Amino acid sequence: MSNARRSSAPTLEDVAQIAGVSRALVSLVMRDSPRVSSESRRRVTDAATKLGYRPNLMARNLAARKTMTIGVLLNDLHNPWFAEVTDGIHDAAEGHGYQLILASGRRTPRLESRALDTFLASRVDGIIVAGCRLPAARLDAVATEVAVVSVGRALPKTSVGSVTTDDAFGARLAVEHLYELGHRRIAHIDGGKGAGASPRRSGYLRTMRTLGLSDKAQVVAGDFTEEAGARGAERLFRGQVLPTAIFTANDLSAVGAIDVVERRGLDVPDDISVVGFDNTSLAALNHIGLTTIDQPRYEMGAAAATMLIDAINDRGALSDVSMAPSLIVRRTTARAAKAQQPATRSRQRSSVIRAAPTAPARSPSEAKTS
Amino acid sequence: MSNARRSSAPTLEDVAQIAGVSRALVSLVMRDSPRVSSESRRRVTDAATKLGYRPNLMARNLAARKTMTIGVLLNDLHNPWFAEVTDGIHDAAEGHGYQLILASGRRTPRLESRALDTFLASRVDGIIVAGCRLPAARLDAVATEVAVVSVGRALPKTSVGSVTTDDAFGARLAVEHLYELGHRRIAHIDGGKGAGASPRRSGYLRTMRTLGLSDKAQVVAGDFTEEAGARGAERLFRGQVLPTAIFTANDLSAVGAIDVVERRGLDVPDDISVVGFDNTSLAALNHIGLTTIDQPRYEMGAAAATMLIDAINDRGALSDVSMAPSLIVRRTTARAAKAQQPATRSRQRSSVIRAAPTAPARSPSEAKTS
DNA sequence: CCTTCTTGGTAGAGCGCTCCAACTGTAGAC
DNA sequence: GTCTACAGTTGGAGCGCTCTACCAAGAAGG
Repeated sequence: MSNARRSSAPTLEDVAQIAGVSRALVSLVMRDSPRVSSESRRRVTDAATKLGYRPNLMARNLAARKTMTIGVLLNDLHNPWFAEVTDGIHDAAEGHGYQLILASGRRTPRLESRALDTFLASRVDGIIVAGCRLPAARLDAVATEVAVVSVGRALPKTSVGSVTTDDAFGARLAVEHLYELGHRRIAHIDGGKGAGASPRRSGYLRTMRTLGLSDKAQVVAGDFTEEAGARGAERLFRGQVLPTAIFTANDLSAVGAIDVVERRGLDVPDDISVVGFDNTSLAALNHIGLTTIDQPRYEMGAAAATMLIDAINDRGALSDVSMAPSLIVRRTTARAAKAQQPATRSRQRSSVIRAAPTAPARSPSEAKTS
Repeated sequence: MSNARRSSAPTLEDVAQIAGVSRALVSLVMRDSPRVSSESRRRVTDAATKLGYRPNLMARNLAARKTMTIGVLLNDLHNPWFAEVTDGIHDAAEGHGYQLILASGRRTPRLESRALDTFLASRVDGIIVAGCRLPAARLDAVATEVAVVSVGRALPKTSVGSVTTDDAFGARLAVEHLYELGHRRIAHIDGGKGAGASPRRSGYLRTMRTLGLSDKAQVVAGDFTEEAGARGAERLFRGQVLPTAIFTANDLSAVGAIDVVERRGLDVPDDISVVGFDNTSLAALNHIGLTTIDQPRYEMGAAAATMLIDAINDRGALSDVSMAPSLIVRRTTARAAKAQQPATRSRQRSSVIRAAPTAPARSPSEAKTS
């Protein structure tokens, strides 16, 4: 681990000197200006590589009065949801010549807020906040200084643009899928105060009503965790009549619920069908094979970046966009059993062989990273 | 989404003017210098808040010739392993007054390389690469310009410092755990060319030898994916004698292997025990309850950051640190069955009630984020 | 009374780049 | 041969800050 670090990096000046040209010319070459003769270009690039010259971004951005970077605030690195959104942002930004600087809020408002301050101090050209929990007023204040787009959370009555999933529609897809399989008693384990929980719940309730199943609707409280999914299922088991299907607010809760159902000696999906929400990598595991609702995360990120960049360049205004989720059928849903309340038996869901899961409309992110 | 964005941010000069002091004094106040009278301090802060002044980081860093930021290159945002490492880096850096700027390599060497270039162009004070797959020579070249620490991968014969887990020791913990449970025929599904795969494999082989089980050692090829785990297990089933335990190179492979074992009508852990590696959130899911080897990810990140910052401030040299993993016992391991090759039966692992999993030496990261 | 500190403050020279106005030289138009 | 056009190049004025002197004025010391 020797320390042979260079004392001070070479500058434009140094390059200009050994190339025998002016500083301005070197600057033009570094920025690929067409108004440079090939002869000078060669001399400059030769000098630059010889010195190991690397333009100083701070100086460049300071002088140019723009940074060509957009700050991305991720609420929680632990949640893969953000990774896919970031992929979408990344690709869209890159296509327009913008760089990303990422920051993690670590689910802590204080850190989220500080990250925004850093972005502003760094004079980023725009900001995308993903899953940000900060008060709308705070975000709106930031939006007076620089363009801001929120993904995963709508911010009506602010200057912040947004890209979200139509959670209510996703819930409808889930319920209708179960309905078509013959289920009528469909329960919902919700996500409490989490982002998107409320529209998913109301989407569920509305769809049940539309299908004439209002009397069979049943919502139990949860909070997006595995544990909450398990608790919710336990509560359902304590009722007089067991539902034949459970729609949970997210995948993690679904896994918790499945666990309880199987511990109780019932089979998923033969006795009880389960539908999750989010289509996380968890859902795709063979061992789990969860039927779920997919959000177009990659597209959401890309749309957010595109909207932001358009706004930065005065090519469009910020707006509120809602994207359609889709149903991914795997192995946790099946036709409702003819006989209700089946006898306790024990079979392994994972040993049931089914047709390959249909996966409509895969996102570019998945296609690319597969 | 109105566009009421400020045209141009206020500068030091503006603040100085309305506070009636010099630019230098404002600069001192902004940096909390003690050599300022409380009267002037008040006037300056008043003027600053009135104008909504926010120091320009680029200008500051350019003038100060240091940035107090460290660049963190994450190989893959999709993998939660990086999130915990980042948490450790974050906390350690914050304690020393350093800021983080994150970049995602998206498993693509080209992007990783570009991110490093951006860090260098931004003149970060130091760089941490996590799970970076770039050639050692490339990283060593970067290390001539700025201090670099690698986490998760050792880079001997370079100027890059490193913090890694003792993978061989982890493998030994896994094998010894199985040995103590009475297992002798212990197979290993490896991780191919992935980072850490090779020491895990050799640790397995060495421990088997130490325990006098060389003749029973069996390694099948994998690559850290669920699918590879499943394929590996299939191959084991094709052998004449089935192992009573499988140690896989990571958790994902373990899940794939468990899936196959259960499809074959055998029970985990009653017929075959399985141990994973990494202790990802996947392993902790109740539905899975995987016995695995935990890496002190948070501490690794913190150690990397501390080492880096010490090096930046000439308070220490970069070195290669290896940290000890630990065994997390959950529900996929059990005493080896007396009778070998049990009859095919079908029972649900998740319905077997066991004692609460022992979880030795939890890391701060988990304690905090639980 | 003058010298020496100390405290609080300031002027001005950069940091490494971009951008603009202006300049040079050569080619084509008339 | 002069005029215009234009490609190629340049000097210099910033961008918004920090930092190194250095200065003024009052306190302390002789």
